[in-house]
Amino acid sequence: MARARLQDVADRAGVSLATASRVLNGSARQPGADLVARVKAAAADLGYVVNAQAQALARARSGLLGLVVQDISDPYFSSIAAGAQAAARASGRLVLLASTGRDPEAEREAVAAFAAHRVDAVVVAGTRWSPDEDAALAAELDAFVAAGGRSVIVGQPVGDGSVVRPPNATGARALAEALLAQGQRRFVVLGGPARVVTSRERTEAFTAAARAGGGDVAEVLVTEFSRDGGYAAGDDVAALVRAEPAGGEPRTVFAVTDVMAIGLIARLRELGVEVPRDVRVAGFDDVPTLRDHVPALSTVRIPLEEMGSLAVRAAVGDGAPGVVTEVGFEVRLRDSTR
Amino acid sequence: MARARLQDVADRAGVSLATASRVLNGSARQPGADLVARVKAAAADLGYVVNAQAQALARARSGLLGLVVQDISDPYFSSIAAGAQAAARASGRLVLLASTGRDPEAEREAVAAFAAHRVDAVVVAGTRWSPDEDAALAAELDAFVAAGGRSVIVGQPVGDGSVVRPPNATGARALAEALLAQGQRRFVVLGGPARVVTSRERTEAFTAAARAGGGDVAEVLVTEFSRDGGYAAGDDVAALVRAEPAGGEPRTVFAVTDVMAIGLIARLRELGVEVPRDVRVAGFDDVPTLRDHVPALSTVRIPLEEMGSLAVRAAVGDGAPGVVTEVGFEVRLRDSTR
DNA sequence: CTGCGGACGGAAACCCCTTCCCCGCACACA
DNA sequence: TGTGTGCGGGGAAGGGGTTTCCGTCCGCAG
Repeated sequence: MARARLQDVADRAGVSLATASRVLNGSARQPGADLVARVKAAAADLGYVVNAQAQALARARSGLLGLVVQDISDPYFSSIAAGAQAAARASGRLVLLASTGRDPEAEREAVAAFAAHRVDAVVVAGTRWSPDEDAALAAELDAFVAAGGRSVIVGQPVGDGSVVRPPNATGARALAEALLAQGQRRFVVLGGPARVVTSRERTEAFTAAARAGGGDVAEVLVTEFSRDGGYAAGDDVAALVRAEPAGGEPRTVFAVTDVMAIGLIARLRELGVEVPRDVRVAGFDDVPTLRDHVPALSTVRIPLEEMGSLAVRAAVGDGAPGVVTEVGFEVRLRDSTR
Repeated sequence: MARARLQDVADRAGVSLATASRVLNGSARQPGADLVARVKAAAADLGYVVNAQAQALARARSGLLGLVVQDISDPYFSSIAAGAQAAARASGRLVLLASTGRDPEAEREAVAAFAAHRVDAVVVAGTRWSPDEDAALAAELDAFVAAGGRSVIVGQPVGDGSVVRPPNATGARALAEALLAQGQRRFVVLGGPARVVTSRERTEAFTAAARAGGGDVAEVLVTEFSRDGGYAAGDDVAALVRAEPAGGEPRTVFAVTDVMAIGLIARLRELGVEVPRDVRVAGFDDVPTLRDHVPALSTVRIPLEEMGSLAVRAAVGDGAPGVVTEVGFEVRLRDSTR
């Protein structure tokens, strides 16, 4: 059964295409009540389903919103996506999702594909890389904006467009200060590769604040920016702990994300290093799925869903473009740094 | 800067629209090499970006795939989405995502919206509800299929179309048998409301297998189908445990999902009930994010990402529609039922 | 030299809507 | 009664591509 077209509906109702369109697809001009009834009946009879593609073409507005994330199965991004999706729905838009597997080139491709589909706006969530690696994405976004689209970044600015800024520096600083306030002085940072800007921001802010407060950051360990990276670093951390004189105050490891912290703790447990007795661990993000972890993880809560919805509202609302919004955060000290 | 149209490219290259189209958008007929070069150069000069909407209209094929999940921030669904997204990308399609918040009506709306956007196929993931609640979705899906679309369900069949079946019954049965083989006999099931079919399937299969193997299912507790539901049930489970004569063999609670199990354990811990010493707990799904939980959760691993990609391949491949594929599983006994 | 087939370009129909603009009509007012 | 105004309806021009079909030109064989 071929789909009915609007023309078919108009024919069956004995009205013109224009009238049928006005009745069915929310025009300012509403035809007379009898015509409205006839058209609606005809549409129902034929099982008419409007063709959003044709509508988009005619209206020059697709009702689509492109969302680029680095890994949709990562709770960080799936939370952002949940917020974005809800806000998009509230604005009557559908979400086109791309999950790039943390490949900068795939990010660029996703934006290009979205541009081809004439999305009303695109939201790109995730850490930036080196300027070199970001250049292509920036160019693609700028082209999209130049052609009349809107873009919003969740993370570090790239290209034009608004930015929803996770409180990486302020949050990491506050975490360091909170730990210092508890009397902790001996820190280690566990970060991702230097090209991962989110990791760098958190690392640097934490380190600076820790030192400024009289703390000591003995080492900055670099590993993969993932749970497995944290796990792999477990051996190094264990070695560090074992090199300590027994009975001293345990060190505190700041892992730049919760998932890295969780991987780290898992490995430490296997190696017989107990948290927080032998070493303390803190993370960042406070991802919901991990809140029941034992020991409860000290971390910085950031409003992931809200970041997603903020980004979408900035993208589809009528606010000025080019705005940078840094969201709030909350330091959560729990058992893992007790 | 208004976007360049194909006509503009053609003009600049001094060729016809037809030729430009053939060069840029993968036609079977390729024009002569010189023309190809001219057209490509013109397109590059103008920053031409094809309009996928117009293409979809002309080709009657949108290159879009609709994915409906019940909650994208739930790791169960985000894993499925990751698999689906990857498979869609491999097939050159973009994913339209809808997260429905577990509202059957929102599921129906999502499918309707996807139909309007003329997606090539729609994948609906998540548990079914009562026949009444599913009826509207079924009708919407059938209409979509009748109009030439394809639909695939991840979960229990609804409407026509293929099905990727999670091994709820076989997995729950195997879990029961594995626990019986460890000598466990005294079970409690913690499920969601009866209308949640996934919960029902797992509950019934587990109960039947446990009893068939000489076990005793003392109670089937009903709570919300979520982490918080499991948490809330903690009080009941604790009461049950406390009513036991001390020193006996602990009971085993089968929570029908990992997230419910994790919530339950969290509450039990608060109440001073220790797992597995005082009560054992098993879950279902083996969601990746929770694999570092302590105590390590006994569960049934199901291939979530694979289910997503299978569904997409069934939806966009040329296989026959109406196929039911039950995926495999693996019982994982860990510390929580030791 | 003639005839024929194939390759190659382009004109134009078509995909399905939205919306501008014009027309006819009814009504109000002078 | 003539004219101005407003409203409702429809014709038709896009919106940006794809693809069918047709004409031309070329090479090759007879």
